[in-house]
Amino acid sequence: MASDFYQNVYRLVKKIPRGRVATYGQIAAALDKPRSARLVGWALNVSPPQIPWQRVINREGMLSIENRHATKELQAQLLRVEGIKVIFKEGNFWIDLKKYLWRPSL
DNA sequence: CGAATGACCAAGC
DNA sequence: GGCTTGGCCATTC
Repeated sequence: MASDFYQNVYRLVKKIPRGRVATYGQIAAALDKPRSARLVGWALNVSPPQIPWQRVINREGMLSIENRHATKELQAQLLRVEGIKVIFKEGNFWIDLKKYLWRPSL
């Protein structure tokens, strides 16, 4: 069942500007639950359409997705369309967080 | 209802 | 300084 936490996740993810990315822990912290980064991932896993889930990545700037609804390749492709430079290394896709990380405070 | 799981993170070795 | 281990907490079995 989708709790308010989920709705907050979706609302916040929608605020991520085009061409920027955020981390799971960052989203969780912004929702006042810094220990619930995994739940953010779970929320995105069952996210409705029109949610820019591809802009949420892990702390290291790596795309660690591998499920049915979405693949790393798809995410990398979507991010490239937004103008983000995605690097393929060691079987995974990486992003320069220093350059593309979104800061909610701004 | 107890135990396992996961689109994560931080600390420890 | 790179790899392993535990802790998170809602969801699933």
